[in-house]
Amino acid sequence: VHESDLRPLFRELELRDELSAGEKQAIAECIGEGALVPARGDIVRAGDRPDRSTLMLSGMSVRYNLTRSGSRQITSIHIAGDFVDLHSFVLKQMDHGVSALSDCRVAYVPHAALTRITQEHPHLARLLWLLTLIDASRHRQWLAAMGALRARARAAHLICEIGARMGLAADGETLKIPLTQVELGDTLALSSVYTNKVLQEMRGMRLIEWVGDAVTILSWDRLRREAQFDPAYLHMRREPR
Amino acid sequence: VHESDLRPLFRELELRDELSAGEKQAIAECIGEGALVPARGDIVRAGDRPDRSTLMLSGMSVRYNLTRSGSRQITSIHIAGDFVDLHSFVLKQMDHGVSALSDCRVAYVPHAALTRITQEHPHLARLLWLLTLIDASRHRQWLAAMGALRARARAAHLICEIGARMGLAADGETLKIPLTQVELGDTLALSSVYTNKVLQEMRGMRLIEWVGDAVTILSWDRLRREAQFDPAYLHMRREPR
DNA sequence: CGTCAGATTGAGCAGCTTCAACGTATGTGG
DNA sequence: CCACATACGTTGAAGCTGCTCAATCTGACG
Repeated sequence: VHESDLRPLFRELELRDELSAGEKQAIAECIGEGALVPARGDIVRAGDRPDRSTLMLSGMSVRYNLTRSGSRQITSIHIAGDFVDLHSFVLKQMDHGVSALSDCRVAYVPHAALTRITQEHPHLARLLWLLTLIDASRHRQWLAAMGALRARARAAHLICEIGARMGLAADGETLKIPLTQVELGDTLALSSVYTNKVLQEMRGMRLIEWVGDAVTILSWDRLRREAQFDPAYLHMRREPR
Repeated sequence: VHESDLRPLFRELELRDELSAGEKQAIAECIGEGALVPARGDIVRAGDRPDRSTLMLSGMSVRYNLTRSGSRQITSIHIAGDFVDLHSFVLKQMDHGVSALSDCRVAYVPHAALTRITQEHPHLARLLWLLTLIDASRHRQWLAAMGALRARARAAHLICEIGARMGLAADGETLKIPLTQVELGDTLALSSVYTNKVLQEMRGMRLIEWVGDAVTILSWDRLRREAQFDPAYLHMRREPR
């Protein structure tokens, strides 16, 4: 694990508060071994009791809950800089799984190291807490989107969120979203058939292009309006926490 | 605010980990003034930047996200012992509102006192973190329920969750859920008309009775099966955190 | 007694699902 | 090099789930 691999995490944190050199140092010292997870591979499984948390260094992964009837609901999408299972530090037992969408590089942070942070770096501990609180805020927003928005608007909302988190802003830019239509359906709570129909509509409206894993936003303005997207829930505001 | 008012919070925490006498003391010292919020009153509003968090002492309240189009999605239901906005301590700005369903007694905990806890009581700080992580876990479960379950099963799931959190287990027991059918619809993402139809069905199946705010579970067994309810996501397990 | 919030009912329709089939690219073993 | 398998995307048709609109009912309360 190289120093520069921590840049996405530092960026996530520095979008929300200042980070002292000592705190960066403390984070760097926490990072344990790294690993490669191939596309479609498991990162953690529901029921696991990990003794470390997993930081995404590159690639994309999803959190999902399975139901007894076999359906899968994706509850979160993770990019570089995200801890996928920071909550296992306190919850102990995973109540859901995480799997890689693309080839992912990850780094493991032993829970023992996190305990030390909560003891010696209260402010940094609050920033880790913050990361999990933003997860929860995103969950609430997804719930609201599920309840209030029709299929196309939900799809637009998801793309807006991913774009906003990756820092995209200009029309015509392309981002990689390695979701199949089945997986997109599992995220939006739609059948794959209807997901396909929705994507066709969005193409027809010249909102987006989506070829393979390359998604091009043709008009942020219209996409945001379609999704009623307001990024406040991402809490990307630098202030003392 | 009387000592005994803290019992629901202590119960919540002691369901999940041991709490030392010193930690209980530290919590008690945090509690600031109390207040009464009448039914239908606001507890916090979206956009607020509170300098304290609100602990429910009695009554029931809901968290909700509003959308631009005017619809309301209830994302969480709170009972005695819940912090309704503990996350505002770290998030600073509320991204949603909380309002009282019934008359509620609440107590305020200044954020300054919480800062002291994160500095002086790392274990207690982790337990507060835990409470917010369980919120997130419930959000994920609701997302999964929204995606996978039909209306009646979602309603059953909600009742199971509230019953489980209140410690109910025996058939024929009655709990108070002061939700109107409109509010229940805002929770389950259903129209009030269809919510009514679903309740009638559940009455017809002899799963529940629901008169005013009095909900009687006639058969936990069938209700749980209907909802595919598995309480693991509530993390009610006592272990070192 | 009138008013109002909440519950209930019916009818018609839209959004989304399921099933089933087919298309297309990529990879694999013979 | 071809035959085949596999994963993903696309299309059409039929039907269910839940929505909207609109009216009526009920009980509580001033």
